[in-house]
Amino acid sequence: MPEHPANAEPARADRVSVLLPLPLAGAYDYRVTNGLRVAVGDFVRVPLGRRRVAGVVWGPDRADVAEAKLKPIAETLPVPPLHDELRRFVDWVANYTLTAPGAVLRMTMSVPDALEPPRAISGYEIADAGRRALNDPAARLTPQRRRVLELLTEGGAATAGDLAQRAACGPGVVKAMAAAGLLAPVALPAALPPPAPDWRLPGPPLSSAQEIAAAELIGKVKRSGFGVTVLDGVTGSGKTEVYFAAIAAALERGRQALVLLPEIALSAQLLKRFADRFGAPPVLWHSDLGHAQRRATWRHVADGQARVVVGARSALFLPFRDLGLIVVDEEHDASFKQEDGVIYHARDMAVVRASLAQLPIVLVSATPSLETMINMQSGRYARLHLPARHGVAQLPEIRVVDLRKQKPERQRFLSPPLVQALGETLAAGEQAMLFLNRRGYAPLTLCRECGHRMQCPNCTAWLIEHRRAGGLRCHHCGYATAMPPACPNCGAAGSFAACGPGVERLAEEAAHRFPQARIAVMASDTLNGPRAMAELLERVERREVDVLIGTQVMAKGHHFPMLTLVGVVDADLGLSGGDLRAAERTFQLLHQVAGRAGRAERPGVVLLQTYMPEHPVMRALASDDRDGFLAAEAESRREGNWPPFGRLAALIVSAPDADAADRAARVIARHAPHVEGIEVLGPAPAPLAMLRGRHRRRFLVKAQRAVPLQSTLRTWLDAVKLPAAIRVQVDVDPYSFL
DNA sequence: AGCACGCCGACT
DNA sequence: GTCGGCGTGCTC
Repeated sequence: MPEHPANAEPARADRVSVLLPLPLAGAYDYRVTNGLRVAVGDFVRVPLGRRRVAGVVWGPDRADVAEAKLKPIAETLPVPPLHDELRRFVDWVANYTLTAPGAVLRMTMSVPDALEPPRAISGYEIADAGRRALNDPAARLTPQRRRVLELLTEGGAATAGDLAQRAACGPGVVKAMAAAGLLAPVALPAALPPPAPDWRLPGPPLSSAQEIAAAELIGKVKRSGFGVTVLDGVTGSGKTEVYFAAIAAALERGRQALVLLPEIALSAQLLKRFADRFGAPPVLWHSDLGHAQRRATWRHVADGQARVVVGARSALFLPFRDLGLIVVDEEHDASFKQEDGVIYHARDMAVVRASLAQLPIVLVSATPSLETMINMQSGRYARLHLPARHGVAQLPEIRVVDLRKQKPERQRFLSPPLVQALGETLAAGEQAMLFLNRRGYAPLTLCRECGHRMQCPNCTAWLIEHRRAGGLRCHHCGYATAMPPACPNCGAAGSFAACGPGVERLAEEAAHRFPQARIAVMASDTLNGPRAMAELLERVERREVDVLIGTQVMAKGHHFPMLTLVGVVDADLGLSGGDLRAAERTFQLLHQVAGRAGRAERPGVVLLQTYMPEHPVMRALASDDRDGFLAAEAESRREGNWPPFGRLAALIVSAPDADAADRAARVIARHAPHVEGIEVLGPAPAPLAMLRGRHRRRFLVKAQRAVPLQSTLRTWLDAVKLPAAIRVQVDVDPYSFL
């Protein structure tokens, strides 16, 4: 029996409302024909227009549509019903983000196939004739046929494809054997359940601080009410083992656990540690799972056989049968914010889900977000602090390099102190890392004759030169073109100049400086998926790479014992632009990058190249004063009533042409609310005034905490009639200011 | 999200 | 003369 009864009240009325995974305004009513048993939360298939669509019984009928219009529910689907907790979560998220509830439900129903009854996969087992043939020399079996039969005497049954692969023969061999009666067709059970992690296995010995923190979390899991706990500790302080202990406690109680990670890239090392700790890997959930994998995982989450799910933000909407714990690792990471479709912040929504389901949730970070910091200080979130372990280096020494005084050579980007440090590191046989958050060769290409800048035809953005892949690319829309032979503006040939560095150009400079060094580049576009990433990391670990040059994909939790120098090539890069969180984010990112140096007994050094050595971010990094930095940051936000003290929403109005966008923005502006405590800024061209061929205008809505922001926005936008070509996106709690 | 209905260009 | 482009509108 599950701890939570699936659903309390069965709806036995002859009309119910059904929510469909479509961006409709709300649930639709359907008739329940006699004989059909339907309860709230059940997955059903219903007619819609001339299609049939799967949806979820959402509650009693809304009775806002004529009886004659109602169609009957076609069937119920053989899937565990959606819990009350998850239905309320879907409604809550829809209401908060101002999106259609069906659009939110779609994230839960992201694997339509999983709702179909599991197909029995047909396979083969050994037939009596086959068994006789194995022992009968007169049967004169070919080696292939013998291998197939031998496989089946051990393994029971398998699919034709699987057999052919394992016996190293063609699929025709298996078919022919079946036709000859040596094999008998048999129905195989669908996907095998994932192996269960064993909570009884002893974990590694914990430090006393870890022990205390783990005991605290275990207590919360056992009591099983809502509560947010922040696990705050530097890299290497053992946060992971502490939340593993909480996961073990959830497993012991027979409940499931969910670990949210910013990017699955981070998981390679985490998965290994998990498997070492629990004797089985966790179940993975991320965007590039294969179809069959996805389907199987969804079902195993729903039926409770997937015990621990490690996933990216979308895993938050999975239909767990009995969730007992949520962990959000790297809670400060900006990639938890989903920026298209339903716009939501997975960390914040995870807290909401935990609250609705009455679960403990753990937020984990070495550099907690300001939001989380403030919630800790106000006592809403409990804090567990892990000091650095003895013998483990804390942050390495961080030196600021003032680029105004220590200029790199013309057309170069490494300052003399960084070049010198690189030389010393290489001479000592140690490894170095150069961090630059810019893909490609050069961020800007301009014509030396006329000054023309190569720009994306679809976006307000420069085209980035990529030498490795060749040509110019837009990093916003994916537009790609060959480097033109002559300037499209003045026709001058060979007049292009590359301006500024990308990681490819840095690699060129490093190779020029240190011709004997083995250099590797690591950026999202130089790696083909997680495999390539793991391979490169292994090469670095085996010390086949001397200098690793990369973007932020390189910043996350990889331990390289021989890495003793980190050079941050442009520490100022994230600070420009009007982003509210620019300073906070830059601090978090650079802190994380700096943490890559000197992880073992060797001390590490970090050089930060900057034009702003007095900037609070640089000072805080150099003096390792995280809390002082956050306190100052909090003060300036409090003064301006910016988040997390005030609230913010962005409206992005977009249209295929600029005039239409302007007209629509003016119409929306005319209806702007005049409400005490709400300030509407704009319209103004959005920071990316054109994106993927659409012209964008932006409003910022700044509200005091107590003001009902969502209902104000809803009233406002409902009052505006706009042509169909106009799109209005609402981003509540915007993080990106693009 | 689909899928139809509905008005303007190049083909069997 | 039709086939078909995708703009707009509806689906209980």
